[in-house]
Amino acid sequence: MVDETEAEFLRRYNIHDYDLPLVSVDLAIFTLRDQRLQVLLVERGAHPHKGRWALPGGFVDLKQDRELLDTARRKLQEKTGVRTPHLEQVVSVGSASRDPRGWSITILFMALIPPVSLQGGGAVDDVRWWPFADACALPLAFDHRELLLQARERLRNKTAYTLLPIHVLQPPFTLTRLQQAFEELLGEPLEKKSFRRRILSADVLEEVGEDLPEGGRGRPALLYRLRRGAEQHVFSRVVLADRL
Amino acid sequence: MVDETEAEFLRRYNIHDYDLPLVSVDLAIFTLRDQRLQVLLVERGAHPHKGRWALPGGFVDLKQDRELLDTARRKLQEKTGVRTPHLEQVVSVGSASRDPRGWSITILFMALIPPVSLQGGGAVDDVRWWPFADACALPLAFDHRELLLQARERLRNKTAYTLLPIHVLQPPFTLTRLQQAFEELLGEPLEKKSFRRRILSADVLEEVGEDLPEGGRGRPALLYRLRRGAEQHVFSRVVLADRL
DNA sequence: GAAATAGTGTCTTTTAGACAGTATTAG
DNA sequence: CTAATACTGTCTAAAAGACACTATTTC
Repeated sequence: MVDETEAEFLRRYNIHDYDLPLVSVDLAIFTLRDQRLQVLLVERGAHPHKGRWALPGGFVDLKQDRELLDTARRKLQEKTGVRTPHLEQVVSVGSASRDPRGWSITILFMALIPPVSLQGGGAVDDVRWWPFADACALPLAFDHRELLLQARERLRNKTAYTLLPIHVLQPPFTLTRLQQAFEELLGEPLEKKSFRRRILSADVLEEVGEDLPEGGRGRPALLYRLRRGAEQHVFSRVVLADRL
Repeated sequence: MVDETEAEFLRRYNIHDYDLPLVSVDLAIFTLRDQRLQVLLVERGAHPHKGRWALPGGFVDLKQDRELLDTARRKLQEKTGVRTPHLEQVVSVGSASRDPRGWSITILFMALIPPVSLQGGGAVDDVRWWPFADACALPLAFDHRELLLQARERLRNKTAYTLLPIHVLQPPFTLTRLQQAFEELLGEPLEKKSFRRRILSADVLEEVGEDLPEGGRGRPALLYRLRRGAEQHVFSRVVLADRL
């Protein structure tokens, strides 16, 4: 054993000799519907916490998933049908107490998608969009309320210095719509002129025509979409620096 | 089974019925020694990748650790003896291929500590500080080179809008020392006046006397330490906005 | 005095905040 | 015309960049 090779070591190695934590991936999937931030929840059809609303998620499938992001993408597509969203890792939380089945870890992801209607295809689980505040007021499963709040926090923070809110809109969009999305995700109103100057001078949007406003009344607005490669744009100053 | 209670479900539930990934916690422990960013590595004394240098880390101990942060704190104290460092989660990485023992996940933490000499107490493993660039040039175990680079990236980013570099200094320190720490972690020189204005006007430091410079020659410098509660200070503007 | 290090004065540049103004549409 | 919505002009304020300047020490 002293001079054992790595191959010999691996032949002897049995993963079942060790106590391992449970590992799941959970998703906070956000969108903007009716001008409000909404989050996708599923009603659990199985124990534990059967009947409670929870973030969509599940265990890593060691056969099917090659990496963590695959698990997240798979779950997102199962629930929403969306394939190319904004999807980013938020944090991992693990403790002996968060799941009654034992020591458990979850890797939390956050997804931003344009509003889609849900194809009720889900087997046992009931799935629906909840306005963010309503979701927080529910008695969520596990520690999903804290997870949801952490994702919300990340969303607010990054809204202050990136273009994240663009991903909850269906392009093309007007600058007014975009500003409303930023305001809803920040939870604060923004100055119109400052907002437009900031976005336009960053040169991250492409003009793609114009359109009358919703009500049919008023001056037509220019339509935009995100310029290719501009997803990663980072502003060097934060908006609303004193109010956040 | 249809109307099984949660208690009944949990009685039947056996964690060993499922395939679970391996879960480890790894640490990128940074400090500043001889004005250079250095990182702590251990030479692996066991398979796999025996003999290679690696980030310190290990498996979550389901008996001993109540949460992920406990595992990170335990590993940090084992290697450095440091108890109250800056310690933050960076990212989790998981895939089927990153560890020859099987599907494996690591939760990467980053620690910043003042320079300490290592009590060679480590059992089999050899432990030492490496200048960052040298560490990157080594053939590290597993995907630890990528992990190290991700931690470095986080460190550089946060140096541009927080006080992170303060944690690699032994207080009290002069503003010149602090600026050198910022510069080393950013990899870029900073303007003296801008730096001092930024730090002093944020009101995050406490004056605690003064001292002659290292060489004994030159005007004495004021000494500072971090004001209580100021660890979390966030600047609303990023430094070197155009060069990063 | 010179050399070395600490610290300041002040002008410019960038970009956000405020807010009143003009432009273009439907009816 | 009015109402509604889109968009602009322009002043102020805050903070970073640049860089020359002064201050205090040892020798």
